Amino acid sequence: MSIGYACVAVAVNGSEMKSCTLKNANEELLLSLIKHNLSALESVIDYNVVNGIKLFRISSDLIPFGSSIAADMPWHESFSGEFSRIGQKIFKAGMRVSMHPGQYTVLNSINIAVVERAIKDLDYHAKVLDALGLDVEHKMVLHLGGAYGNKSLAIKRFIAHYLQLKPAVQSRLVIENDDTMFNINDVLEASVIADIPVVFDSLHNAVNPADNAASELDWIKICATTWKMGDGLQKVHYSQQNPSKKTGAHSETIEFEKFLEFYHRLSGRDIDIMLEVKDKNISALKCINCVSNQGIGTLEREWARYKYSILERSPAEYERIRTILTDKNSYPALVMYRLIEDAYRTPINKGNAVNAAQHVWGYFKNKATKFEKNRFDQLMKKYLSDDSSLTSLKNYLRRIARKYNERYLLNGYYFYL
DNA sequence: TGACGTCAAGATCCG
DNA sequence: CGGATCTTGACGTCA
Repeated sequence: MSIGYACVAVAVNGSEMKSCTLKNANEELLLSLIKHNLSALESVIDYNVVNGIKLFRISSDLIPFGSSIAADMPWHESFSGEFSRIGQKIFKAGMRVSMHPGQYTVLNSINIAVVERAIKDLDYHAKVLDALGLDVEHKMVLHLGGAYGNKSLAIKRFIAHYLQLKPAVQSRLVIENDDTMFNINDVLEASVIADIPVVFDSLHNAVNPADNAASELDWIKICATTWKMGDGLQKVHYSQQNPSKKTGAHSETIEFEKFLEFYHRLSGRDIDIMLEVKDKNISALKCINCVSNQGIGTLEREWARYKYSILERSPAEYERIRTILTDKNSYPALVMYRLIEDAYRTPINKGNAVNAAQHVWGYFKNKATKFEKNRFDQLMKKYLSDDSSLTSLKNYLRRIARKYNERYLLNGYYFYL
């Protein structure tokens, strides 16, 4: 059982992908972007290894225009060294990666040109996983596509087009229920005919349930039968509804108590759980730390990343977390995350924000130049008199943290949450 | 024709 | 000039 996150790592240095617009794209620029993105991917993989995260979705942005203008470029050979080094790190760590072409990759379209592009896109995604030298347990997740007014015909067309895919693509492809069209029962229908493993998505199922109402666990049990030898562990997607956004929108963070209810309902089934959530790796670590004892040291390291972000919201909870972590023989993960989640529900007030910013400034007090000191004082004054935002103040602190390479701050969540 | 989702690039505004 | 804050891009379907 592994818990993981998708595509982007929050507060991980050097992990940002780069891209360009189609009109600016040329071979030279694309090659430099790919080089950068592979280095960004490696940073994320390194971060995952260090932090014990064993499930990760690689962003489709790795190769900009990978299924169109870069499709025929020899990036696979040009960067074979980088690919195999990263692939080795993934393999050695026992990490499982995946890719997920988005909602615009429509294999069952009634438009042949769209289908051809979808096939090229799937080729591209498989080529990345192949280049990393990873076996077919490292999957690509796809939705069935559009309904075009007739779902059962749409499913038939999906299967017909699936059968045209290369074996190397077919063997990696798994299918997922979506939030508007194809519910889990529809996806299983396609799965049974074409023998494709099914990823059960919990939020999509809640938002777009099948007619024959089965429980979440029932669907997960049925989906389990679609994962065959060589496919690796069954995978599910788990996310929570963002209460202030429209139906199906992912939450900012995973509320661990709701997650634990879901997790315990699985009653020990060996399933990989991909979280889909805005705060990405932060929620993944939270869930990992809550389902089993990772040692007090892991909680301390995580607390070190949270602390100024919590201080900014609630000095009271900041103190309480410090206190509960003093007992080195305990593992107070649930209490700590309860307090953290409570703090994030507290709106930021000016007094606390200023207090936290001053704590952060403390790292530079003695090394900052006169000019930097003045600038900080000026931004602080302006924030206090409502002439400038907290974001400006924090962005400035981040710039200074980068200049002096203050790793402790740069690896923390203060600048990001 | 716009909304949907995503996230960085690109454009524009401001001091 | 540099930073902050919008707007656009690239994809396909559906109302």
